[in-house]
Amino acid sequence: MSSSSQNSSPPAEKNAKAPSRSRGLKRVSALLDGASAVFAEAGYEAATMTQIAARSGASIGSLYQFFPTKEHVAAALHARHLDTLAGMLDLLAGEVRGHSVEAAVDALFARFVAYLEDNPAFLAVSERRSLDPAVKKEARARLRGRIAALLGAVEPPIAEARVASLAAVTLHLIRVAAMLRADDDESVRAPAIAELRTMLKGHLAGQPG
Amino acid sequence: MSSSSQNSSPPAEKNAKAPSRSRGLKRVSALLDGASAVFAEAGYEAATMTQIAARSGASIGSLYQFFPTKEHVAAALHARHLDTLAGMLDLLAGEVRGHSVEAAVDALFARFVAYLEDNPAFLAVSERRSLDPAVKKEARARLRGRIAALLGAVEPPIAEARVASLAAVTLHLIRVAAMLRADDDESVRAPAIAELRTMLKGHLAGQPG
DNA sequence: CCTTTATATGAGGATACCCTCATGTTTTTA
DNA sequence: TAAAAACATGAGGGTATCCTCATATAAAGG
Repeated sequence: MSSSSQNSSPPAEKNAKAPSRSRGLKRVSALLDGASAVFAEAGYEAATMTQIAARSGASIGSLYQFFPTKEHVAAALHARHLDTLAGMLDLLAGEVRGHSVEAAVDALFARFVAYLEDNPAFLAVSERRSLDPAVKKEARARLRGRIAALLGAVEPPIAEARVASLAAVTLHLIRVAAMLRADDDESVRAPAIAELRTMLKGHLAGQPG
Repeated sequence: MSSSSQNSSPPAEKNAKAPSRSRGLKRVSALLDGASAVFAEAGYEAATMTQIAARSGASIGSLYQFFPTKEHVAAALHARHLDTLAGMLDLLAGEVRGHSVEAAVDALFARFVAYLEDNPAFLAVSERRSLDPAVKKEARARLRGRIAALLGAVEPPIAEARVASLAAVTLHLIRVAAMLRADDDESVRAPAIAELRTMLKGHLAGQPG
C-alpha cells in the first residue's frame, strides 16, 4: 500500500527470487539494463536470453537466478518504466498547474515523446503479444489517469466530463508521435508532428460543451 | 507496368515459384488465407510454417513449394492487402468527390477502420520487425498518396500545401482508431473514437492558411 | 574460523522451428 | 496413351532457444 510497484506479478507459477544482498541488487539492475538494450534492438520476441546475459556482463545462469523466464524480464522492465513515467507525469502535473492548455500540451508532448524515444525498450515490452491483456489495460489506465489529472489542472478549466476521453486521445496521440518519429523520414515526419500537436491543442481549447 | 503488384519483391535471393496451373493458384490462395488466420492469432514472429500449412489444409512441402520462406508469405500477404486497400481508396475518392470534408472523413474512417479490423493480419505483417524499411516506407507513401487524392477532391477545397501533411496525420489517426478498438475496452473506446473523428474533422475544416 | 546462505557459472538436455529432399500423384502436352 | 511438367507429401537434418543443474565462489552470521 505504499509507493512503487511491488505487485505487477510476472506471469505466475514460477516466482522470481528477489535479490537480498547488494551484489544481487546491482546484478538485477545490470540485467534490466542489458535487457533494455537487447529488447530495443531486436524486439521482445527475437531477443534471446543469451544475448541479454552477455549484454549485461553476466552468465546465463545468473540471469535465470533472478528471472526464471524471459517473460519475467519483460514484466520487470515494464513495471520499472511505468513507475518512472508515472512519477514524471506527477511532477509535470504540478509544474503546469494553472497554465494554459497549450503550454500543458507542449510540455507533455515534449517530455513524454522524448521518454519514449530514449527508451524504445518500453514500447517493445508494452506491445509484446505475450503481455497479459489485464496488465496492459491497467498500465494504460494508470497513464491515462495521470494525464487526466494533468489536464484537469489547467486554466481555464476543461469541462470535467470530457477530461477522461480527452486523456485517452492524448495518450494515443503521444504514441503516434513517437511511432511517427521512428517510422517515417524527416520530410514527412516534422510537419506531421507539428500538425498533430496543433490539432490536439485546437481540440482541447475548443468548445467546452 | 499495368495495374497490380507484380513487383514488391519478397526478400531476395530465393525466388518463389509462381503457380501456373489452376490448382496451384487455388493453393496459394488457400495458403495466404491460412497464413492470414495464423498471423492474426499469433502475430508474425510466433506464427509457424507448420501452423500455416495445417490451417491451409496443405502439407508443409506444398507451402514451401510456393513460399520458400516465412518472409515470402508475409510479403505476399502484405502486397495483396496493399493492392486491395489502394483499390478501395480509389473507389472511395470517386464517391466523395465534391462532398464536404466531414462526409469524406466519415466515409474514410468507416471503411478503412473496418478493413483493418476485419483483416488483423495486415497490421501484423505491416508491423513485423523483419519488414524491409524501404518497403514499409513505400507502402505508407502509397496509402498516403491515395488519401491525399481523396482529400484533394472535397468541396470547398483544402489548401493544396496542407494536403500532404494532413494526409499523413489522417493515416496515422486511422491506425490509432483501429488499435484503440483492439486495445481498450468499450467504456473508454467509443468516446475516444468519437473524439478522434471530431478532432480530425475540426482540424481539416479549420483555417485554410 | 566455520557454517550457512546468497550469488555465479557454463555445459548440455529437451524442445521447437525452419527448411530440404526423395518420392509419389495429378495434370498437361504431344 | 506416353512422356513431361507441375504439384503434393511428410520424415528428418540442422540449428537455435529456453531453461536446468551440479558445482564453485563470495559474503554474512555466530
